[in-house]
Amino acid sequence: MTPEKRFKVPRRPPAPKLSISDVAREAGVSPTTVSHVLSGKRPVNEVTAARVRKVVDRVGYVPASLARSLTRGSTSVIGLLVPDISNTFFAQLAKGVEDSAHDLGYSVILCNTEFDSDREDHYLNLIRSRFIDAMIYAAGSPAPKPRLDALLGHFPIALVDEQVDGMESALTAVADHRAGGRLVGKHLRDLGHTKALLLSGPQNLRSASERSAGFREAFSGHVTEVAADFREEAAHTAVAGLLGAGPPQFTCVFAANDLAAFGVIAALRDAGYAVPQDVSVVGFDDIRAASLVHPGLTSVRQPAYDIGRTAAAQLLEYVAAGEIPPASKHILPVSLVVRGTTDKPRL
Amino acid sequence: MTPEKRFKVPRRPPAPKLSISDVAREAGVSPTTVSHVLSGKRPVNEVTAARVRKVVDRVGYVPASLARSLTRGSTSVIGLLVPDISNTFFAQLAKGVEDSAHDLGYSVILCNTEFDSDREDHYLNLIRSRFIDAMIYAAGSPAPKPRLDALLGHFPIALVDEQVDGMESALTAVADHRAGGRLVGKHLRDLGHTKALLLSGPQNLRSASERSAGFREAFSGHVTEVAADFREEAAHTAVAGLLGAGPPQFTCVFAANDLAAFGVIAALRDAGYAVPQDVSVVGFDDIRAASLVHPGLTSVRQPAYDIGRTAAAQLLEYVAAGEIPPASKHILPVSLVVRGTTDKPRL
DNA sequence: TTGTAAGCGTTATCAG
DNA sequence: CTGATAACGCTTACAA
Repeated sequence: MTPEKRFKVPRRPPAPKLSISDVAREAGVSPTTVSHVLSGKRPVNEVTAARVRKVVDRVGYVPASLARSLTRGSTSVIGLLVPDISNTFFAQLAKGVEDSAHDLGYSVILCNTEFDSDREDHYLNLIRSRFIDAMIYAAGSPAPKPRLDALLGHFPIALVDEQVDGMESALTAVADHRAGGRLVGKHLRDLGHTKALLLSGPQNLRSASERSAGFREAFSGHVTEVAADFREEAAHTAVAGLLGAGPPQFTCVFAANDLAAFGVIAALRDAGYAVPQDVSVVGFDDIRAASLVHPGLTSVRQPAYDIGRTAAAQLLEYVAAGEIPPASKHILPVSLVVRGTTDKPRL
Repeated sequence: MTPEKRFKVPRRPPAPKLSISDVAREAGVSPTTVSHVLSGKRPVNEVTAARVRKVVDRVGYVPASLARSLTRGSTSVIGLLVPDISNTFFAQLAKGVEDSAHDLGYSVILCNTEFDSDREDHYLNLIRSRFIDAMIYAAGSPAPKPRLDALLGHFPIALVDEQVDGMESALTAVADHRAGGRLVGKHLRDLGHTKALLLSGPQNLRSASERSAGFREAFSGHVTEVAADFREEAAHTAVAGLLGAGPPQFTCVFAANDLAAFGVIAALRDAGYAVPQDVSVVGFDDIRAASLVHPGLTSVRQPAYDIGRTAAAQLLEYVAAGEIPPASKHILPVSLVVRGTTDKPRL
């Protein structure tokens, strides 16, 4: 819209850094009084207070949070450690954490580890350097974490998403994977299926084994179990192998997660089977693609945001009180989203 | 595997907080010497140094970064401000930022704004409180930001993803949206298409208007342009409307982004048209769903990770040197990912 | 109601 | 090669 480039506006010189004493001098009071006007921790004469506030506004004074933290002994910063922030699940979880933290006056340091233990150690050192007040830890695997374990009784930590062996005494927030498995089992059973393929995920992950267990609890028919991992290709390969051996011995598939489910669907399509007419397919996670494909993928929605939000809210409650959180386990509800990939078995 | 729950291991009492003077006393030297052994900023007798290091290791001393920051006047923390971290694009961008920052010894504070200006102000105050050394700012809209603008000459800021009106003098890293549009235009033209529907995104976004402009540059045929936004439903509605008015006046569609493209595909399917046989469809972003659907969605991949990584690397170079970054614009390359939704027009 | 002074844990300056 | 001392900017006894 502008016909020509505006001339470069000369910038004001960088505002000189102001300290509490500058404000005090300007207002004709002591730094103590300024501090108290700002914090409200002791009564100040209304007239004096007004004068101080006026100066504060005029010069645009903002207390240096570092100095404050140094005296208080805490920073109002928490760490959020995740294996991969670009993974939608962790990104949603991060949003939940950030929301809670922001509401309670905390900032969040993002610690992305890529499953690299050096990097993880680096971030755990933020604790030792007293730069953070608490840590939310998404392990990504149940492998014991000695470094973390050593902190457990001394430092506020919340475990999210995946439980860690030997750390049962931590504040924990996880999805109800078992209930999710049950929902799927019941849904398929109710549709009339009696022969299922259970494409289970990495069984060292408690989340994955819980899903499988829940499914078996609720699905009363015959279950063929094949282990795979969470990747599309692995699922594709596994199912292609089964189909190559002859007509399928199942009318429905519960895949370890949505990605695997997409691999299953592709394998079925490649082999000439229609979904859901010939085979019903269910995933887990309810990633966005589940609702974008046609037919939509029936899946179990994980409360990633709620996990983050709950964990942070719980954890910070204790932090604010100066306590180490006691053992507690928050199991958040999941829900089944029924879409087009599941239907009655063909007679 | 364990037959019964292990007995609760009694936790060691919380390690008493150690200061540099504790270490100094223990090692029989002055705090100054300990500081120098650790920083290497001045030569220390090798014997003394060894003794100090031994004490440091034994008691597990880690310097308090707050106190250090207070004297240095900088924190080695940067802010990353995004409208929505649960959006895959910003999550990938965040990963790039975190990677760069980590490599260069910085930590990242996650500032999620939800487009809320109070929240944005809150995070911009981290700057005023001298808690962060620099800021990476993903605006999400080109609306002028007075608060931000005032900082531009004084404080290291990088603008990413979307340019902001009036802030041309900032360090900027964006995707080459125009080239992306051109790639799409050329691809469809090369396939033989001569009548296109351009479903353009919010035209106040420079990214969206650049995509449209690039497309028009490269696609030589007739273009019908309809404005929509980035949501699936809006695209669905817009295309459904056009199709309801009679047979389509186009053989291909360039949607504002992948989400819109999915809306387009659904609308075409609902109206009985096949993709790509009757109409070719192209999106923008290359979200994961693009590769999961069948047929796969042809799309333009945005280098979200690289944008974050580049912006952070550039910005921190100046921060480390104690300088304000000069105006510079980094335009990162995009690429066309051809999948199943594009084909020759039917004769 | 207000102020003085000590202290938080470092690092930089200046002496020795 | 090493150490005392004064900052950094705030909070909080303790005093008045």
